[in-house]
Amino acid sequence: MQSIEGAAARPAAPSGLRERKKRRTRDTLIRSALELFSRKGYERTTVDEIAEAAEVSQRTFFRYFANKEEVALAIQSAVDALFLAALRSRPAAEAPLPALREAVLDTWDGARAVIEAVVPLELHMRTYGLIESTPQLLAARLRSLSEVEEGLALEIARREGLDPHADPRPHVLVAAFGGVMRVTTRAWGERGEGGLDDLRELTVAYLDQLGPALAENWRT
Amino acid sequence: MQSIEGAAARPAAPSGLRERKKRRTRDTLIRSALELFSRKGYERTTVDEIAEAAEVSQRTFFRYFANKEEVALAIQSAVDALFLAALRSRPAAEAPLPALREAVLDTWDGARAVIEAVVPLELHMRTYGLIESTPQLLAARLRSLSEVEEGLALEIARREGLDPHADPRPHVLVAAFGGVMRVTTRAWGERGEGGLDDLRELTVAYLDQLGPALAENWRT
DNA sequence: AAGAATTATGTCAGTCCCTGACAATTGACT
DNA sequence: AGTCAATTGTCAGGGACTGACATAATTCTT
Repeated sequence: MQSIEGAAARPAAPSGLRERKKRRTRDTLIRSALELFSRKGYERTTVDEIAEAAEVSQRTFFRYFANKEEVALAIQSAVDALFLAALRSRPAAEAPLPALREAVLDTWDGARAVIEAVVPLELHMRTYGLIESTPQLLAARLRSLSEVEEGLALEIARREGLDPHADPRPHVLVAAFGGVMRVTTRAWGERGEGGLDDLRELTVAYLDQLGPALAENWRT
Repeated sequence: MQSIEGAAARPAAPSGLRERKKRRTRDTLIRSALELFSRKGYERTTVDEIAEAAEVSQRTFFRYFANKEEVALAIQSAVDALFLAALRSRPAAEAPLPALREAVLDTWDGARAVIEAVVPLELHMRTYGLIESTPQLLAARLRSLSEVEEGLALEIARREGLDPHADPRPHVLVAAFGGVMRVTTRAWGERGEGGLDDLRELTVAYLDQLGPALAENWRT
């Protein structure tokens, strides 16, 4: 095994037997892990248990995932990749903020399929709360998001024909946008688990508050 | 030892010999740790080495810090506490965004003293790059920042007489603001280590880009 | 279709982070 | 001085991870 594709980039499938098997193992590991996490909590689940549930050795687990956090966040990372792809396919004429906004909404629409290819939707939904309530996972998730944001900033800069090193606006915009998205998903998670449709709605509502929140006077 | 005060809340000093000794031990651990991290890198430094450098047992180290990350971020947490305090002492009449803006600037001004009470300023400065280049530390730092942001949001809500659970603006504003601050300190760190004055300058510059970055049209 | 070359997996040993339990020491208080 | 409480050290152990090497499974070659 020279390189296992991150959850992020899943190539079109060169699909020999070998590749199919690896994918199956990987998906099984994710499913086993999420089920155990959901049942016993993240910290009280050991990697040995996950490996055993997926019928591989602990060593193999670590060949698929760099650490315990990575398996917990695997699906999230796949959705992140979707988001980045969505932004790349927004029309070039669109202004930066609208492009980001529409890209997230596109993502929520397309996420279902990506998720259900690996785990039951409901199991994935439960991981949002798990992440939020597990310090180590939240930390890993935030770091992962900061990488996504870097990618978004570069893409925005490219769209606008700017040098992201010279003009701070791409990074500033994406940082503000990313902050609002985090707050949105957190609020959504706290509202006791609505579906992807509710998330979509909240996203719109929160993004619409960005302008007003920056305004000088909040008493309107 | 019933409770060690987090770096955050450092009480006025009831100062018996016992308290003074604890403080000295804590500061020594921080200094030893940062020196080792700076010299050998975070991951290649073991807790045993830190403990030995500070002349305490490994077990004692873990009574002062919940984990290795915490000692690396101890000073940052102290500065965070300064920030929160700075916001609380902004005049009530000030609008939310200006209050946050002035609070950071006040913080950068007052930080020097807090830092130098524990470690040489230059040693602290080097930790910014360390955090940025150490995945585990960056993750922990981002998580820590998200807690700070929650505190800021609650304070903004209080100032404005709002229920933060009902009105999303406090959280949205703080998330956007926090995002920009992260980008700012990162850019500052990458510009090969200027001083606190440069950081202050960059803060102003980046915050001033927030409005323009959200604008529809970037071509002005 | 059989063997050679790759690649994936398992086993083992070891390091490091972190924790609970208990004993020993040290400062506080009368 | 003597008691009480808080701090520290020692020890044993669990769990995340890694490097090294052997084994087994695919793929490639002829």
